[in-house]
Amino acid sequence: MSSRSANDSKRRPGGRSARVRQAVLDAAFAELGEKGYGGLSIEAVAQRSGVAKTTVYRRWPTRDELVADALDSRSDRNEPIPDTGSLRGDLKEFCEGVRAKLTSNHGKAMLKSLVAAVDQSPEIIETVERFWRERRDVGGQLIERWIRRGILRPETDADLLVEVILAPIYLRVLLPGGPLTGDVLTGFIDLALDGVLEDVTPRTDKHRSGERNL
Amino acid sequence: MSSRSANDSKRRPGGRSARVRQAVLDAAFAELGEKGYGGLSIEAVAQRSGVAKTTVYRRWPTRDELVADALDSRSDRNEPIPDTGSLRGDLKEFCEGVRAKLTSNHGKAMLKSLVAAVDQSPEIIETVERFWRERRDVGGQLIERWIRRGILRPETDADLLVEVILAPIYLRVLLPGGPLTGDVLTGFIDLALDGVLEDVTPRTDKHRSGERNL
Amino acid sequence: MSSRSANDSKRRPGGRSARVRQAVLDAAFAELGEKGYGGLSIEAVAQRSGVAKTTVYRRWPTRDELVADALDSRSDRNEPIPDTGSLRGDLKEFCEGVRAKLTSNHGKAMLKSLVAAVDQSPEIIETVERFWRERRDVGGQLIERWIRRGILRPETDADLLVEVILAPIYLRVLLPGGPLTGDVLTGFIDLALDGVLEDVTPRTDKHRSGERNL
Amino acid sequence: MSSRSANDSKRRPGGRSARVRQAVLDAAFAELGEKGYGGLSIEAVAQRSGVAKTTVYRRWPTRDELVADALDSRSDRNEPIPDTGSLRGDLKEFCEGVRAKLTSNHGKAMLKSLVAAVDQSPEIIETVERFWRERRDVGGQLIERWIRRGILRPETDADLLVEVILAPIYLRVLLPGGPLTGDVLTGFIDLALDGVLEDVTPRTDKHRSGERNL
DNA sequence: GGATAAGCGAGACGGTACGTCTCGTCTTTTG
DNA sequence: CAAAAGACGAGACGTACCGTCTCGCTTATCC
Repeated sequence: MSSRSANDSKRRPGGRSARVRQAVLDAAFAELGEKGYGGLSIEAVAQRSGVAKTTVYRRWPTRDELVADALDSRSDRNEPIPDTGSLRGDLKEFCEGVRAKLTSNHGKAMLKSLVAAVDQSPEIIETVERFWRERRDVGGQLIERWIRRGILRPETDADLLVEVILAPIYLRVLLPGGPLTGDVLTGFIDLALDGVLEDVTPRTDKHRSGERNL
Repeated sequence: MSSRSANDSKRRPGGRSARVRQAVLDAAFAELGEKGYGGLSIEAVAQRSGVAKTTVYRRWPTRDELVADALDSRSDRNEPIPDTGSLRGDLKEFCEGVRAKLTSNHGKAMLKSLVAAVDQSPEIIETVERFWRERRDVGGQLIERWIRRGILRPETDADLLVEVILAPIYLRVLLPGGPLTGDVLTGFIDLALDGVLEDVTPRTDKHRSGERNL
Repeated sequence: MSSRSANDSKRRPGGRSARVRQAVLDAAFAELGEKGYGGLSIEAVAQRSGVAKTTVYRRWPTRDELVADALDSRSDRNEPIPDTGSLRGDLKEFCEGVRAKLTSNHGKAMLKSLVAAVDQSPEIIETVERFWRERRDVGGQLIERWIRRGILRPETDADLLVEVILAPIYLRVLLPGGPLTGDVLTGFIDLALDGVLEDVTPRTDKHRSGERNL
Repeated sequence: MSSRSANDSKRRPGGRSARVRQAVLDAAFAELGEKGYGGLSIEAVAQRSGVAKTTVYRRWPTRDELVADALDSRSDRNEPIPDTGSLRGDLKEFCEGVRAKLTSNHGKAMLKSLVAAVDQSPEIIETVERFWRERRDVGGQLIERWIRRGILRPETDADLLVEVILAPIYLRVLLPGGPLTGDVLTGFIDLALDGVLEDVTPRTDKHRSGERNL
């Protein structure tokens, strides 16, 4: 994995290069967690990893590439898709997983790093997109399953649904917007599933609000 | 109001102090727009505003206070509440306004600044909360109106609804998540209003999913 | 003295600036003596003088300016003109003085520094020329005196004479050319004073060597 | 001869080793001419000669050895001894030759290299001495000839005379001391040949200055 | 209406980190 | 097995800002 890494398949998997590479990524990841993106200095990473500064620069010409690589080397792949037996239960578990990750020390640092670093380098953007795509894949499969079971309407836009449910969670991590209790998560889920309109209008009217001023 | 500013109501509104203050805030705001939060240097602000560096430090001991003050001095207050005659129209207009602000150069810089600066200083948190509260107030009043008109269910949580609709917009500004076209905004609104469940379950079952596995 | 120094007459003669300046020049001079021109690093000078590297750079933008200033701040001015009562005695004393200076640790380092640095910066050239001029002035006055006393021919070119006598001394310091004993110095002086031709030709023939193949 | 070179007579005169050796020396010599001793970097030499840096280091452990070898490989041997028919003419031609060499790009770089490198390694000292010895040999033979012809006094110290005449030339190359025109050279020669004393004292008094205060 | 205290400009200072350069060593691959 | 290729540790380079400080000068307020 980490298929974009600077010097993959260098010479030998266990050679000096590989050891150096791992030491630097570990140090960078740790520094990210402690100081955040803005506080990460190449100098500190080099020192922490016991590697010469020039070596860091040789492999990762910019800070962003290092950050992207460090985050990437730690990203969970193959996350399991919740299967609790109920739609709300699955979504709740999905959200809980996201919350757990994001509110951790590293998760928060990572998210903030991405925000700070985005639109600075394509590497970071790539990382963000992969990061985002993974969530959407898990959520998407989950939703597909409930569409097939007839609980969700067939025309449901899975990506949109995932986005609407997850966005408030992400945002509350990024900006001080109140705690992320289980109830709050349930609130997001219910709102997305049920909507808030008075239940008097046939679905077919949805986009023609007509005289009822929807 | 800027009620927190270091030396408000110093001597005279048109005195040297006031002029200096304004020049610095203008410069800081401009720099924020051009370089973003991470790229804002006190040195540059001082030079751009034609003010001695020491003067900046005297009034704004930390960079965050300066940023908060600069953002604050430009924030729109008294935003009008949309009134188009339809709920979806009002929400669309509301979202369009938010989008317009956030996707502007300054808006984006400002949002990123806030994210970067949060949990560093109480001043910033205060600014974020005021910033957020204003949106919620406008959205809240808008929603209250449509509850009173019987279009939205009385128990609707206005803050929650606003959060669910706006969060994806904010997030797409912060992370590279696709364009913010009018259709996308409509998608967010519709999902929040209508939900995505097959319309077969009475509302009262909402929290007891029962055998239908909602 | 040191009339070209970066920031003369800064604020106060005993202020922090002056102290810093002196500390740096002392350190630079010492480093020059120990490591020579090529081995002098700004970093080392800064550390040795207990001054921040940036401060050194602020006052002496280039290494050469620092070197020139350091050498300059130590150069003896107002050297006494020997007066032993005899021409050869005066010249011997003059040469002994030059030798003593040049063969000292610092003298040698300084001379080599000048050679290495010359044709790199005008500052250094200026220093070399002042350095050289001082010698020529002393020697020149000495020689003038003996011209007036009728021992040296009136048309004697003082500068030329000084150059011919001193050059071998300088060169033996710069290149490994044998020891500089008192006898060697006397040899240079005698040769310059007496010449080596068979003493059969009238002076007036000097530049018309004629049939005698001079 | 280059008898000191690291790996002389390695494989075969035309083998890879020899080709590499020559390429490196050529490149080093060229770099010396262009950048001078101080500006010569092993890295540049390696690149210029199309050879791996490690190869250079293997054969010439220090920069000085490389420089010495490069200079040595180009030094003129078997310089002709001038024979113009007059002493002054011979010396003039001799001096012109020296001047021509030293004021050339390579000559100057070489001389400065020697000064800079001396007392760093025995190899360099050896080179300097050979370099110096060659001059003295040529000058010495020239002078011997004119002693035999009765123009110069028999007790003339040839080495001393050569040194006194050449030293100012060398020095003017090393330090900014004015141009080296033909007249200046003639001045050095005349002074050394004729001396500058009023011509009233018998040679035998030379070292007993007596009442006339020589 | 002239002292007087503040705010201000100017800029030196000790620091930290930057990203680059060259050094000389060491390891790994190639011919 | 030696040359080639190039990663590595080391450390100086010169720059940019940081936040602190001292110093005179200019204000505008208060006596």
